[in-house]
Amino acid sequence: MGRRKVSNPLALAVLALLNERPMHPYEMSSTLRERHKEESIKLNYGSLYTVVEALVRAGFIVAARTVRDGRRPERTIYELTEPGRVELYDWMAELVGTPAKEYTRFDAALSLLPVLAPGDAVRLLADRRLRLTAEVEAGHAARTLAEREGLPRLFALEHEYQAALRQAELDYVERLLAEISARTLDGIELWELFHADPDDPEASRDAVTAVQRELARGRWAGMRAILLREMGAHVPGGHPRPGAGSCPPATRSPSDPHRPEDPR
Amino acid sequence: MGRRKVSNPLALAVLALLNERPMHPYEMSSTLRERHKEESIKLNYGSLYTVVEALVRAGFIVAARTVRDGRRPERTIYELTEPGRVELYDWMAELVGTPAKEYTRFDAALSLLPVLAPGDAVRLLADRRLRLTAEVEAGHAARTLAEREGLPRLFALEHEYQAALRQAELDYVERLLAEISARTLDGIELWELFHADPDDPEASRDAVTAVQRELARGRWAGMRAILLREMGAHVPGGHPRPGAGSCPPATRSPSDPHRPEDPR
DNA sequence: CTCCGGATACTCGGCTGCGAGTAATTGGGG
DNA sequence: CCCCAATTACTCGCAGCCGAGTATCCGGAG
Repeated sequence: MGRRKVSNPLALAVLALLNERPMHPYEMSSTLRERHKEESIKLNYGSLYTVVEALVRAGFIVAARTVRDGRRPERTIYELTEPGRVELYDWMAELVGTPAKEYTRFDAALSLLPVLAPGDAVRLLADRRLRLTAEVEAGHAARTLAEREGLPRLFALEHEYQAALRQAELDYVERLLAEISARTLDGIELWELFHADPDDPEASRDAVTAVQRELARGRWAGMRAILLREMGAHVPGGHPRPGAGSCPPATRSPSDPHRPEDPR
Repeated sequence: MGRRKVSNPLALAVLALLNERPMHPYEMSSTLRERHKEESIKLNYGSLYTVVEALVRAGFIVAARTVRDGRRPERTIYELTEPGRVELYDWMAELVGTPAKEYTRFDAALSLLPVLAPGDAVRLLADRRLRLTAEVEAGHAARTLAEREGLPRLFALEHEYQAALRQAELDYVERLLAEISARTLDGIELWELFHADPDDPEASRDAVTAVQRELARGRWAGMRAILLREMGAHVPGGHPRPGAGSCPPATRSPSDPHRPEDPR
């Protein structure tokens, strides 16, 4: 568990629902679904029952009673306790008041983007742009529909927010795409060189001189050590400062056999 | 596991590193750290070794050899296999090309925002704005520093992206804050009424008439059923359409004892 | 009256993720 | 030359998460 005794966001939803009225787990799940909350809070049965049990253990909710309809399986109805109510408010306060670091997949992908060849990156980013555009439009449509049905914005804030983020992502992808295509992105020569055909002697020579020019300008101190290993060359002047390095791109094409590790 | 045989993004980082050159796990972790990739790819030792083992099982990497320095524990050096290289490219293509749904905590919090009283929400959102502003500034400073050190933007794309998203979040929070404060947010009267003192007879009367006015306008069809249960009143005209509902706010103040469940 | 699809209401086993714990080694200050 | 802190390099066990599976019931078509 993290700081909270029960850290799954689904638990927060359970607390919020039980703050409305007592319920049994399946009703929680169907209510969340009905209200489209499963779009912002990941819901699945396994987790739901695990989380309910954990909340009971933590004393945030209690089984109020069990009912049975005909020969259906018994349903246990839970209700919020006073500590549970406190936890609900405290947790909400934390989530709303303090931005938290989130690890998204696109972050991961961007941080490793240099492993792809620039051309591939452009194609794929264009793909993403297309799909994002479609999502943005779908979002507009959904909001229009909801408005027509009279759903006040208050109850769809999370979708508004998601729409804003998607738009920002789209904008960023478009900027990036433009800069790569126009070859104005700082570092693109290095990127291209790292993906140049290693059997082409001219490209290899270019790579070495380009890298040396970069280093002569004192650019990217942390890269020095990495480049030394990568290129088997020796560049004088200074040791790598810790914390100055970043992602070195992939240097080998798939067909290129790996070279032996650098001596230590 | 998801679609991938190994789905942890850390596995992607491992593949990317081994695409550069063979390494042992600890070196992977220190390299990721050195390059600041732990800021966009969650890294911890437990997961790293689990993931490496899983990649071996999947045939994406193999133990090339083991070395021992003096009396240190043996280090196993891994290298990428051809299927591993394919997986790396395929996975990157998926991540870059296709936007994926992410569940963030703030999404969850926003989707449950009505459980907080409007006043509390305003205070907390103002808090968030403050911290976000600080983060945005820290981001600028970091970029300036990196620039001075000569780190090409290409190797800090993920930070650029995160900065763009943070800015978008800040903008959204400011819009929302303004709208709540100015009471122009659609649905705010309902929100206030749901948090009105239930012992104040005037407020309660207001609540009923407000809700009935909403319903008379045909607003928020899906809310109908919820309100019926919540208020114990009966409003004629139509059953709730599935998929039209959203989040009903909390109706009880913490001191208010719960009422018995509605009869079925 | 009977069949079938969809809703209801969970259960279960396995795997992943995590972070605290461990233990040896190196380096630098006194 | 010795000691302590930091670094190197993992190990371990448990909790949580997941999603496929199960079993029952209801309502409408034929």
